[in-house]
Amino acid sequence: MNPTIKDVAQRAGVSVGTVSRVLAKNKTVSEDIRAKVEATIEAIGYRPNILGRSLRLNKTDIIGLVVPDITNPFFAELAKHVEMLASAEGYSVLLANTHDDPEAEKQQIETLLGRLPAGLILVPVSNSLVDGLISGTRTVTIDRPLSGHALVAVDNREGGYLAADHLLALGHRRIGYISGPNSTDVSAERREGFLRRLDEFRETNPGEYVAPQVVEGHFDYRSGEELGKKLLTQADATRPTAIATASDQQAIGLLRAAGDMGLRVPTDLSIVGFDDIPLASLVLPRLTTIRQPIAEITRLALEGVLGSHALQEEYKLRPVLIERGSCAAPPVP
Amino acid sequence: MNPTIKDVAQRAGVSVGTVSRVLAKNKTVSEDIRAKVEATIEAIGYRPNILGRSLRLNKTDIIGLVVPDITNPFFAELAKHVEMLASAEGYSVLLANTHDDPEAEKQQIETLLGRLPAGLILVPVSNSLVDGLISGTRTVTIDRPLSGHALVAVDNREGGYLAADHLLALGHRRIGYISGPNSTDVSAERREGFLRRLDEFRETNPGEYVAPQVVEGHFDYRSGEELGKKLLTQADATRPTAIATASDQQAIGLLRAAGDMGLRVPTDLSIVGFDDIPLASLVLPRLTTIRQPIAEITRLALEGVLGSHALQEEYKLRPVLIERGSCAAPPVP
DNA sequence: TCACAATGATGAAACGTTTCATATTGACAG
DNA sequence: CTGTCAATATGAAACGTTTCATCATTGTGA
Repeated sequence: MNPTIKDVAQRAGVSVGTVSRVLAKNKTVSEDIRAKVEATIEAIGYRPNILGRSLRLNKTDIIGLVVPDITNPFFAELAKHVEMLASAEGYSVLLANTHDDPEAEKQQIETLLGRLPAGLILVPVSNSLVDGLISGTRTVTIDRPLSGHALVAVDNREGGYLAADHLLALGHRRIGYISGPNSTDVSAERREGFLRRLDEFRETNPGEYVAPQVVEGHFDYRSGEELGKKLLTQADATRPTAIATASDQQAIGLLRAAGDMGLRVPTDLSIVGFDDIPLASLVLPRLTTIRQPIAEITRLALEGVLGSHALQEEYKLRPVLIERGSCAAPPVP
Repeated sequence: MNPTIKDVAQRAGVSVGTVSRVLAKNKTVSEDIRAKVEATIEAIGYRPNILGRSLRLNKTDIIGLVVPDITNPFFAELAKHVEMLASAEGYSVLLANTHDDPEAEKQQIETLLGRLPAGLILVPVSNSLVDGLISGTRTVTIDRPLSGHALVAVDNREGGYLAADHLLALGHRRIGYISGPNSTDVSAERREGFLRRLDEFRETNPGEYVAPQVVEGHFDYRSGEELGKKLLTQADATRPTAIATASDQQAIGLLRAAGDMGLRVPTDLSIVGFDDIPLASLVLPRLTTIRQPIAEITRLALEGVLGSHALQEEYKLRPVLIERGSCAAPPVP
């Protein structure tokens, strides 16, 4: 069995309270006793039992991280950042996947809560089932809002707006949009920003406007590929010359679809993604995309969970357009 | 404050011991008391405090998962599977990244161990620092061995062998190999299997043999791209017509490099990857690769950690060649 | 009717901490 | 020499469980 604080006390000839006090650096202990205790701790290799401490203090140094799917590169990146910052502060990260299933999400959050985490970082799937479930645990929400908790997110409208703006500036008029699930706010907001820029354009250029073609699916590769096919199998005259997507994964799926159909990117088709996952700069052509400031998101989230004062209600961080090789002027007809 | 077992006992008019016994399903309690207790539990919304239980039992229902980098799609996939199986059994997963840094690995394992996990699933980076660190915690190692602990891994030699075999069968003779870091066994084994098949070929076909070109780097995209460039910037007569890699990430980087240099895959260059990450079937062309049976790996690992009897020393699972679109016969000169 | 076994409930101890009220010590002022 | 005060150490309680030795209450057979 591991040595306990009692063993240390006994061996050092002091009381357990005293040992506890030398462990808590900032308490007042005489120098010689502190030295002696530290020596015995070293000698018998004592490591405080975290369970005892947690029970006594009624809190742990664990941070719960709930994401829809760790396999999604964006969430993997998020998890990595969270884990890095958390472990630098002496916290550990408990990981849970919801698989976009509200029922599973509820379940996961409940068991996480049962472990009395110091805080919760949550990318919510649904509001209905989780609403009111969390109380007394510092929680910040990423990407999607949950009433009663701070939200840290990229400004999705702005992101969509930037994508549309870029495409219009290049001269595209027939523009497609591959959206995420309509049920999610993230998705709705990105699309909304995108469409808003087009509306603005219509107002200033009444003659040129062509209605965007919007299709809806999931955020994953496969959806991008399928919806891409759908969008692209049209006569040259109506087929979009540019498509914006709600995620890089969709964009990469779309890239594939375009390739399958013999369309060259960016010559025949311009594509702009969303997120800027690591892979975005490694596909062929490199993907022009809307970058989420993920380090900043993580920093804020952890501050909200661990920091001394609560976060403000909502942070909307500015996305930035990363120009790479997947966009060009539309082909001349 | 949350209700405790004491509150339940008091409200139900029984002792805490009794409540505890109804909580432990398999204990003997009279029917009426069980009903009454369960009713009050329901009524006041009691949820057992896991810390109290863990302290008493001196063990938790947490599984530690230590990977080099959760951002690597293979490990993300692994994490997802681990989390799924673990949570089905009522366990939670504590995630730690080592960033391929032995020092960080040691640190991470130590703090994880301090949390008294029920088990540890570990993809080790180094042996030296971690050796002997873990005792008394059920541990299984994935991918790379660690003395004293069970290992579950794909048969890397077999994998390398399969790749070489496939390429040879297609008629390739000038074959390149992009290896992972020489310091890792995984990498060494894959390369070894690959080279072994070539050696065999040389023995049976003495005239035809051309020495393979092997380069070494990391398992990531970037390395694949850089090493790919290095391998491909040669006169047509010596440039490999096929390259096998030690990871799909490398293969995808290589795909990019080839594209940048105007080489078409598979017409001008055949590529075979390793792992079969989700993305492998979504790049253009779809990647022919050596699949790791990741579900099986996870299943075994969890069995080793949670199961009733220890795992045997070492499991080497069979990889399988997944033929897709990145390989073809070599171009006729 | 009585002894005894079987069944089921109880109370207390224990897990390893932290903290708080109390005790001890020494120095110093009066 | 006594009383006070500061500084520091002690002991015990408390956190929420589980378990084990007891104890109480039945039912059974003679």
